[in-house]
Formats: sequence, structure tokens, C-alpha cells
Amino acid sequence: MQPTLNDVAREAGVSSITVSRYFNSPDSVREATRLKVEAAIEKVGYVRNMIAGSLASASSRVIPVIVPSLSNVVFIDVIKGLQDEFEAHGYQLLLGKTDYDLARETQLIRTFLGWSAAGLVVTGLRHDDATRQILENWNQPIVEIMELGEGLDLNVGMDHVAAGRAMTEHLLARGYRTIHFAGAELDRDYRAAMRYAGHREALAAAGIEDAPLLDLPVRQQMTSGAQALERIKATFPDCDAIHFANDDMACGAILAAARLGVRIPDDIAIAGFNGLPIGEHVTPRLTTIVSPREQIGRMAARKLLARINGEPVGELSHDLGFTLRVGGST
Amino acid sequence: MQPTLNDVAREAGVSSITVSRYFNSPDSVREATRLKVEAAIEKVGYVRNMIAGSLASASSRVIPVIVPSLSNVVFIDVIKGLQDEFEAHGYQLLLGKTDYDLARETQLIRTFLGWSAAGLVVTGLRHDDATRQILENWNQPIVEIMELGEGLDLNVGMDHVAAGRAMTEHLLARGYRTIHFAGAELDRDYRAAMRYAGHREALAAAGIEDAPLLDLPVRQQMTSGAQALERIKATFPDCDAIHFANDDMACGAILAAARLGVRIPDDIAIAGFNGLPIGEHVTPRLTTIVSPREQIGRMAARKLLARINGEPVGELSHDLGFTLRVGGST
DNA sequence: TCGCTGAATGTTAGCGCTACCATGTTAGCG
DNA sequence: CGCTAACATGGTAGCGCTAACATTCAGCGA
Repeated sequence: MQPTLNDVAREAGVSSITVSRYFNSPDSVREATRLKVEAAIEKVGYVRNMIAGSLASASSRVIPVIVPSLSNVVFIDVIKGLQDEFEAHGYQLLLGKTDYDLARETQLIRTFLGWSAAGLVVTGLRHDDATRQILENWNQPIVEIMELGEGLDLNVGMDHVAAGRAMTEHLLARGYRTIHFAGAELDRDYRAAMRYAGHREALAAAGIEDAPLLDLPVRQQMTSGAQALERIKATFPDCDAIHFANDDMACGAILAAARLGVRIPDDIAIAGFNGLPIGEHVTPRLTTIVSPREQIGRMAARKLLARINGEPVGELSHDLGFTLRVGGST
Repeated sequence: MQPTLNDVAREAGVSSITVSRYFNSPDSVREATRLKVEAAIEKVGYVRNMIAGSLASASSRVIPVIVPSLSNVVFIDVIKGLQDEFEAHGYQLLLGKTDYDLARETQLIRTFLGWSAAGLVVTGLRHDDATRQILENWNQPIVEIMELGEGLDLNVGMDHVAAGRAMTEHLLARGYRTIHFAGAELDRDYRAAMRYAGHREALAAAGIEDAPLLDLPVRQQMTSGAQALERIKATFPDCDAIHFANDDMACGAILAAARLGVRIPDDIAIAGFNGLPIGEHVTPRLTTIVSPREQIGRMAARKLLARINGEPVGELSHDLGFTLRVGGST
């Protein structure tokens, strides 16, 4: 049987609430008492029972994080940022995954509420009505991450439409005119679809109404990229640039180009999105948009913790921006 | 205020314990009662309070997972496997990260014990005495993952020494004789060091006593790989093969080779470890050892859940093996 | 010395649920 | 039709902690 607060209290010759205070508000315990309590804790080998504490105080130091997928590096980096900040402040990260299914999201949130969570991190601004209703009635802080817009509470991310626009503006500036957009399952990955929307906007602004789209079924991302290049090269010989939905696909295309004898950027230019390390190692270097993934996690955690601790959080919606990194591929 | 079991019970005209049974052992509740309870739950919008349940039953459906790093794809894949299985069985994954620090591991485990966890997944077989002592006195199932050997309880992984040996045997069979091993911070990444040990064994068995090692400080893995290639090429012109500690480094080297005009495998052969998708996209294809990462997660979760549910778990230590995937790089 | 004040500590009553045992209820049998 | 066994349900106590209020104590000025 694990020792309890009472065992520590008896050993230290104080009451159990004093030991509780030693943990929760050390400043309100006198130095001498603190030492006695510390010795007692050490002696009996006490481990705090977080469950009992959470029940009594109706709040736990647990923060659920809901992401659509763990196969995507993007979310890994975000989780890393979140985890670092949470751990540093004594909060635990509870991981949930929706597989891009909004109903699953609702279910997860329902479960997590049962953990009296101190806050919630959820991916994206799109939720179904059930989720929305639950969260609106929940009075703990929430951060919606990745995108930007009118949210439930706090919001940290970047503007995907602007990112798509920026890349296509770059391609247009370089003189490319027949630019295809290639992605994988854009209905699920709606943030990629937003980048495609930005891409269309940029084309329209340049007087180009045609914005050809190749939307492949997901398999392995790099393979899809290679496949997209082959397909577009074969079907649309006029195409002079491909704007990919992500770096994995773009690098898959660049690596395939070497095998196929396609010269980049002379025969066709390639652009990506995310700023993954691999883009710097392929030849030519990939032109991409660097997304602030880990920073999104870090900032989301900071805002959430600030809100939990009743500190000012600043703007509700926080745009972390992005940077265009130009390589030799465009 | 959230509705409680009592609210549901009153609404359904039964006692609260019956509602509790509806959740925990549905088979022991009559059909008619079940329907009444379901209607009541729906009506009052009841959400289970997992905290209270965990306190009363002294066990929570939470399973902490402790990994050294989140920057390494390897652990991501493992977490994915674990998460899938846990979620399917109604268990929550609590994520902890040690940054390869054993003292941090102890601290995390101590905290997690306070969550009355149903089990624990921890990376590796090496722990400090404090951790070992805590875990030996804890009577819940534990799985140590990644490696193989005499563990605290259950163990799922692969034999890294054998993997290193297998790769080097392959290189020797291909006729390479001056084989360098290149890794990054092998003191921290001791599983890579185990592969190096296997590499040395294979060389020794072939009568080669010299097993040159290049151990770089970690930066970005692909960059380290490129750097290793340059360094070895310049310093040891006789070297005819590099056995890398992982695929990232190996691919970094292959991609750098194209830029440097080094022909692979004619000038130098390159081998990796892990079987990441990128290895199949570089030219030539990377020869590597495919590690069963996601399967390790999945199997670890299954064994843990079996043990939790009092089902037979089979062998305490489970070897998931590995496969040599030969590409054009050797 | 006393009384006052603020800081430190204690007392009490739950938080919402489940374990344990007790009781009621049904079906099957002779 | 009564008896029994198996099944279904209920009452009660308490898991280990903290919120809220109560009390004590130290330190100080008058």
C-alpha cells in the first residue's frame, strides 16, 4: 500500500492539510515545518496521488492534445513543442488522434472532459456541431492550432491561404506560367486545400484562370510526389512548374526527376511546403515555405498555461507567420 | 455543474451503482434497465468522471509511455502503434520524454505512479537504481521496448547487436573490406552503439580487427551524414564502405555524394538502419535494416493489455526481428 | 502586560465514484 | 406451489485529497 498524505503528516507531526500545502503553496508553510515535511516524505517514500487531488480540486494537471494523425511530421513537431512547455510547467500531455474524423474528435473530447482537464489543445478550426456545443459549454481554456481565424477561444497558427499565394507569386515572378498544384486527399487535408485556394488567388491576380489540380489518393507521400511528376509530365507537356502540397511529395518528385532524366528547374520547377530538413539535402535544393511547427506547439502551450494561471494572454488569435525559402528547384 | 452518476440514476429510476455497472460490466445489467439508463444518460448529458472512478477503484485507464526523444522518427512510429492499440481498448496514452536522461526518467515515473496507471511503457532496458527500485515494487505490468534482454517484466524489441552484425556480414559478403561505422553521439544512443558492437563482431569473425568509428556530435542527422562522408573520404581514401547508425545519416551521405561527384557504390558503399521510406527514393536505393517500429508499439500494447486483463501473455521477451533490405547503395 | 494583526496551521466535509456485502427477484425444478 | 440457485439491484463506506472556514500562534506597539 502506498503511503498517503496522512502517513507523511503523522511522521512529520503536522496535519495532512499542511503537507498538502507544502506541495500546492509552499510559500504558505514555515521553513521549519517545510523541513520536517520534507524529511517525512523522504522517510515514508511518499508519492503524490494526483487522482485524489484532482477529484478534490475538480481539476487535473492534464492537458489533452488532439491531432488528426501521427504519420505526419508536422504534428510531431507541434507535439514536441507542446510537450516541452507542458512538462516544464508540471502538466501532463494526454494524446488523442482523430484520423481526420470529426465524429471521432467529438468522442475523444467527451472522454477527455471526464479527466477534468486543465485545458485543451485541438487541431484546426473545423469541428462538428456536437464538438462545438460541448466546448462552448466547457469553461476551461482551449487552443485551436495550425490555422488562423475565428475560433472557440485561443488560436495559434499560420495563414495557409497566404502561404499558398506567396509560393505561387514567387513562381509567377520567376516566369513560370503553367503551374499545376499537386496534393494528396485534399478533402481530408483541408489546410492543403486552403493553400490551393491561395494558389488560385495568385494565379487569378496574374490573369490566369486555369489552376489545374492533381489530387492523388494517399499512399506513401514521396511515392505520390514521384507519381505526380510522372503523370503531369506525360499528360501536360506544357506544365513548367508544380506547386506541391508538402515537402515530402516535392522531394519525392525531385528524387524521381534524377532517375527519369527530368531537369529541375529547367524542364519543370518544383515547390513544396513545410521546410523539412530533407529539402536542403536534395539537388537542387527545394524551394519551400517554412512553417513554424514547433513554435506553434510552444506558443499554444504558453497561451494555454497563461490562461490557466489567470495571466494575460494577449491577442486571442496569434499568427506565427511563415517564410519563403528559395532553393534551386524553382 | 456536470451531471453525476446520481443524476443519471435518479432520472432512470435506479440506483447509482447500477449506472456504474452499466459502464463497467454491462453484461450484469438487464436489457430493460440498460435502456432506461441509456435514455437517462442521453437526457442529462452525462460524461463519466474518470478521476472519481480511478480514485475509487485505485486504478486508472491511463498508460504512461516514456520515450527518450520526439525528434526521432523511430519513437514516433512506436508511439503510433501504441496509441492505436490503446485507443481501441479505451486506454489513454500519457506521454513523457526523458531527453536521454535517466534521472529525468525516474522523476517521470514517480509522477506517473501518482496517476494510478494501469501499466507502463518505457524505452530501453537501462535504468538507474532509483527507477529500478520503484518499478520493482510496483505491481502493475511494465513493458520495456526497443531492445531485447533480461527486463523488469515484459519486453518487446529487436536485437541491435544482431542487426549490426547482419549488415556488416552483408557488406563483407559483397567484398567490402575497409568498413567504417559512422554515428552521432553513440554514448546517448546506446542502441546504435550496440549495432556498432555487432559490426565489430562481424569484422572480427572475418579476421578484421580494426573497426574505425566516426562519432559525430548531433546536429541535423542528414547533415551529419553528409559531413561523415566528406570527412571519411578525405581522411581515409582506402575506405570502401560506410555503415551508418541510421537511415537519415545514410541518405544525407547519398544525397551529398551526388553533389560531390562520389559514385555509390563504386567509390564507396553506403548502408543505413531503420528502413525509412526515403531510402527507397534516393539513387541508388539505400541498403538498410528494416526495424519493426510500429509493430513494436503494437505488440507492446497488446502484451500490456493482456497482462492487465489477466490474459496469458506468452513469452516475457518478444523478439520482432528485422529484415535486411538490399538496395543499390552496397 | 495586554490586545491586536497577520501568518501558520488545523478541523471538517465532501469531490464522484466503486468495492463489498446485503437484499430482492426471477426462473427452473420436483 | 414452494424451494433453491442464479441473477439483478441496492445501501453503505470510503478511496486520498483539497476548499472553506476555524483556530492558534508569533510578533509588535501601547
